[in-house]
Amino acid sequence: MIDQLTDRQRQILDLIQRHIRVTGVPPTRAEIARILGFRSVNAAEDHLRALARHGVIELTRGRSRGIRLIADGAIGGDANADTRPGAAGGFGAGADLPVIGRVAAGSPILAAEHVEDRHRISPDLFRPRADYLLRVRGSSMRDVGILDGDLLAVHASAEAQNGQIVVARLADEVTVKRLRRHARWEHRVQLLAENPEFPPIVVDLREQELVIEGIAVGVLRLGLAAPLQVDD
Amino acid sequence: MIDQLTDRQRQILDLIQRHIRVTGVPPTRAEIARILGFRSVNAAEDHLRALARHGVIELTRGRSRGIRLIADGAIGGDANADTRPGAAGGFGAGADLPVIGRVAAGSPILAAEHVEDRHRISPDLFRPRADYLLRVRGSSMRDVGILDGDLLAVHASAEAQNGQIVVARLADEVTVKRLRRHARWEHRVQLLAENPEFPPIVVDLREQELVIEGIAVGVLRLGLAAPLQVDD
DNA sequence: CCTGGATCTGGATAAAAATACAGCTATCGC
DNA sequence: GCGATAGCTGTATTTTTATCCAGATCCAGG
Repeated sequence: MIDQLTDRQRQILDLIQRHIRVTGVPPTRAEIARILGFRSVNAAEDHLRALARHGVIELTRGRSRGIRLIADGAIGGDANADTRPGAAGGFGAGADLPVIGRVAAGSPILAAEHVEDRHRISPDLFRPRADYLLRVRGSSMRDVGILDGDLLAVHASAEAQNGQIVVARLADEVTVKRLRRHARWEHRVQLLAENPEFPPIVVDLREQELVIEGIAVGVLRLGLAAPLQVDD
Repeated sequence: MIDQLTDRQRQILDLIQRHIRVTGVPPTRAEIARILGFRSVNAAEDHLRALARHGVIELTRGRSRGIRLIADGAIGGDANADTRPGAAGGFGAGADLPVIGRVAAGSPILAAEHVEDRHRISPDLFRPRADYLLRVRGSSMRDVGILDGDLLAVHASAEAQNGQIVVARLADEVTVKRLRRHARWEHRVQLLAENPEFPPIVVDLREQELVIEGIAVGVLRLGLAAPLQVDD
């Protein structure tokens, strides 16, 4: 691809790359012409057309500075040291996330026997990064649009802030609730459902163990068009 | 630095980052205004000045799209990140999906100016395959867990079955509703909201043009943990 | 020799874009 | 209440920018 460019074209391409790096925006035709000493902006236009024909850049008609580099190989840049948990297959096209179904009492959420599926979704779609998808049971979070059967994207973390929706383990039951803390409550937190049919759960941390398994970072609902519910 | 921005300013900053990721160039004042629904480009200008004052962006006087992000760390988007063109052709295996925002009257949904972002999600995660993600406006489908700001995965198709949730264009407005047809109704269909506050819409096909743009195949909700809503 | 591509000049024009100016309405601290 | 600030509307003007047209050179290949 790049190797069938002429020297001059390669030079233009290089100029575009540098211009983006230095100024933050791609160059205009006039800027290319000025930098290279062309007396006509059309020279730059011709070169851009040629580069686009060769597929190394993409031009957006009518848009000022509408030049985009087509990354052909490695893109130098951000180093996101990513601790992917069980990255089974795909590399390069984005990792996949395990779908966690019914969680048995006493065993860790990410135990292999809880993984009922995998979906190809980039963990980095969510912020903070999602570590797994938890299949939601019940309608206690109905009023914030988390329905039975939905997949809840969860960031595994024992830390959660007041008001966040968390995946918590209470008396060996895994539930999704909104966490409510208060400065005045010494040893107490609340787990609130988002559905008036479910009363708040008050937890006295001296009496019961509450483990925050993670915080909810997103929702994914599949099968909207083809209702193949696995109700039981 | 970033933490002393107002919500609105943070939103503008986020928009700039996404615009660079999606189009390869920073947005113009007019583009910012259009995306956020401002009726005056000056609103965008004011916001940019404010962001520059706070040191999170740098403006180059006189240069079109002369906005540069001051890398302070965090908040995703590296300027010239990798973004495949993902052009209007074949979708590969691990392609990304365009996020469609505000759809202007009269123009096709998949027009380039409606694309506000791209997300790396496999279209084949959904069945039938998703062709784009539509950002939902309003709460008319609240009771089936489709909330304001959600991303609706849509399969582009003019065919829809009775009872399916569709993306429809009625009087040049794009809406998401449940489609209700009946054998007895000759020239009539209903578009039902899933929220008692919204009355059913009865469409007489001899009087009004109803275009089915696609059927809903899934829901994606991001930012559950960090509420940076794009409401306006 | 002739064609076609690469590389330019020079000129013209419509659209896009930045930027200034004059307001208006909230909200917030004092 | 008062003034500052955020967050807008609306209008106008000047630059910038993309894009088209009509050429001119040079060079490689058939």
